[in-house]
Amino acid sequence: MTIKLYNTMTRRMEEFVPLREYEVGFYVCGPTVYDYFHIGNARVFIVFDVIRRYLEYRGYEVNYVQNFTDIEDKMINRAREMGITVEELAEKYIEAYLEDADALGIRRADVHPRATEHIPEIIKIIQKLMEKGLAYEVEGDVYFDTASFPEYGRLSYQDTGELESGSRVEVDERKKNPMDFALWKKAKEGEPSWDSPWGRGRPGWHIECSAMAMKYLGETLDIHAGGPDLTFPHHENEIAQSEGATGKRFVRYWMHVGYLNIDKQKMSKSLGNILTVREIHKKIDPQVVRFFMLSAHYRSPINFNFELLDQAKSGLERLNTLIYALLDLKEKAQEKPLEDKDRDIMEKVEKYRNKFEESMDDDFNTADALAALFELARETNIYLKDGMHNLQVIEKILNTYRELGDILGLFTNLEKEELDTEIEELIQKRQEARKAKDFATADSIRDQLLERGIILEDTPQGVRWKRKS
RNA sequence: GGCGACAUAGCCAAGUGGUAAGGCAGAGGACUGCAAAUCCUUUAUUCCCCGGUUCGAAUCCGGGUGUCGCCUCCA
Repeated sequence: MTIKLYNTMTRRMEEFVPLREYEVGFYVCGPTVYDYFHIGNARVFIVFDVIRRYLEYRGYEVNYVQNFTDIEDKMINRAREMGITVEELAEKYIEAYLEDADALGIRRADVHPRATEHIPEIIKIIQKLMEKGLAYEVEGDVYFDTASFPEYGRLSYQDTGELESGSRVEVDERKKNPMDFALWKKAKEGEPSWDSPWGRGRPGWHIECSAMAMKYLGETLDIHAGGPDLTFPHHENEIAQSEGATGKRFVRYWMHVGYLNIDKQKMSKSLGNILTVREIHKKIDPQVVRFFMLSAHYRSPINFNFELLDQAKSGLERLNTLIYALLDLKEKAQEKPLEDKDRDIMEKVEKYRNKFEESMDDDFNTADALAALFELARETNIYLKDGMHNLQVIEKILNTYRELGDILGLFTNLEKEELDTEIEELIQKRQEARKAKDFATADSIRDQLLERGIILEDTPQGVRWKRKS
């Protein structure tokens, strides 16, 4: 009954045991807010949103923190290009992030800290590193001294010696070691800057996450997560800074998502194939995007294109159709004693709920968990085939889909809605025409409704409608 | 050069020692006035290739091949 997850640090599956029994400190590296976020970011945010929800379902109190990087080279450059301040740029894209994330059903974090609001905390850590001799200053820049932190490279299994030879980066001669990274950067003309013991400047990228994570979650986090390319150097550097400063273990479990490629190609600026979720939402229901992301294991690399999204859409529709049917039948079902077939399906509901949980317990295998929902769908459809249904059963099935769907962030927007009276009348008219065997009229009304986005289904329990998606 | 991931049907994708989930698409059938939805049947004697271990391997080991990635402040 315990959750197992893959820890990047140990490269093993491990039982999840948080530091405090029922609480989980969970930090996810958030976006640098210099543009709309892309579909690869979306995968990361969706995956960890689901993991967060599952941990809550499992009874943990999750403290979920996701930062906004609002000061960084990319921010500065972009702001300059757009002719606005870095602050204005951040405001614009933080707002855009929240809109796009909301649309994808990504719940807001408990805290969304911003780097620029944590400068004192950042400086404090750097000071501590200086005191301990783990950092050094050169002309207003402060670097972390990787040579004095023997653990460096443990997360990414990199040998520092080998890294040097493979590095194609121009070596900054002022650094003691090519691997050393900036904790504090001296301000250049026209850049946002803050006062510090080393003069005016701004924080390096890595230090902000350490500062914010520890501020909100304490010196040891349970889970620290992010995109695949953050493992090195970002997370490696975070460990060095944090553990260097506190002398304590920084993170118990490191989690990283697999890559998302577009048409089997890496998404990159140079290829010009970066797809923002904002762009995708113009064509595709965000729920479909979500379903698509969850249909593969989070650590597998996945390929993205619109054809695959279409496949996902059809699959999701199958489940959605069932839920529409259940909502409709709930109104028609009766309160009555349970019969054998009722008990039978209720047992199956439990069986598939268990299967769902087992899959999720096993390193959050959402693809497998979805299979349980599909299998339950088939059983349910068989149950629904004939007769008048038992209200208790319909409610149990519906609640199960709601509850498990809520973990995945699916089926959340499916509600029984009232139709326009005009459409109601059309449906009524068609029913009369059918009764009178005037099928020409009936079919023409059906076509008419289809054009208005209403799909009709004639079932033994009467006519049912759903919206075309 | 160092580190790593992946390769399962037409497509997507679970499965890490016990005889191939699930979804999409296709075909046939049932239901229907016709549809839609749904159900049933069907689609991998086989999991990139070659060896090996084992009573038994998609799963473990060795060697290939292919694709992709990190080692650059790209999630």
